[in-house]
Amino acid sequence: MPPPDPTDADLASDLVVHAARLVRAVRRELELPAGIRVISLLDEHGALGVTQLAAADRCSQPTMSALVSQLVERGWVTKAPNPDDARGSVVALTDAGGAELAVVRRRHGERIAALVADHPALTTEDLATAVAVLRGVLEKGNPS
Amino acid sequence: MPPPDPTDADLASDLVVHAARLVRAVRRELELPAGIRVISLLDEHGALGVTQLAAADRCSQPTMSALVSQLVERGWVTKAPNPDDARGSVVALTDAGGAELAVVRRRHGERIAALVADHPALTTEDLATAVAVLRGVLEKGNPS
DNA sequence: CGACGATACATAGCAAACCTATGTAGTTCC
DNA sequence: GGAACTACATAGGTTTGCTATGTATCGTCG
Repeated sequence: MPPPDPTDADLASDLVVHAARLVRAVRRELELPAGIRVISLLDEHGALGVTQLAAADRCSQPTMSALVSQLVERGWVTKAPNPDDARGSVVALTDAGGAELAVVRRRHGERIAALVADHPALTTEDLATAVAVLRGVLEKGNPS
Repeated sequence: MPPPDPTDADLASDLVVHAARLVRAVRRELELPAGIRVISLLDEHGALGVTQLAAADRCSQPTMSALVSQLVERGWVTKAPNPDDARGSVVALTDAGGAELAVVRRRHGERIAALVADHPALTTEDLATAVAVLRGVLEKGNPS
């Protein structure tokens, strides 16, 4: 008999390995700076504090601090003190940041979408499913 | 009216960002050494040369050289000269490497599969679809 | 057969992305 | 008003990965 159907566990580990491969492939050929994830978060959720951003991006707080600093320097986000809590900050997307996000999205979109379109067996719905799976896996343990 | 359906391009760029997020989340909480990708490749395709591995993993040849060296040190792969071509090598998985792969697979599988199972809207089929999408996107421009 | 270009790898040097540990200022709660 | 907690910054180090370049082998062609 042929090998048995892959279990969820098999699929899950393949998911991770292939995701890692994809990320590196994209970084090589299209560039995927870490800051994009942050900008993407701000675009999706609106202004947030550094710690909230770190939680949402699943990285450590110091990492997010550094990322935000870089983004501020580039003018893609602003960091203001939180008026309700002097410890905290409020990081917000600037117009320039939004524009940059649009540019990167388009670059990635064009390239990846072309590959998917090229693949007879892959539909837009499949792509949506893949994103939903990733999103679902990520949102766990991350009660926003 | 609500926002329009996301285009392929939107989905594709979300795919990349979320994949990056997933990879980092997994690296933080479960550990995902770079060598796993190589072992996984060898398990799937059998013994290969360094350059072939680099192409399959979508990384540079020097990166793969370094990865293979590490794996040899750990005893997870062997590197022998290619009898048909004195320039080349043949990298093969050892039993220990296969065992390690199984361990990591199980760790990842358990954790991720649990998250998916927890998610009412995600089925095993969805997971399979997600893997197929990633695989499809990756195999392009990489005629093995 | 000998030179020349291509191929397979290795080495060197460097940059990006992260993390842990720790310090500091502000908040909360008794 | 002091202890415990929270938000963020800084320091230092690791992993991952790339480009540039060198070396040995292969293939080919005159």
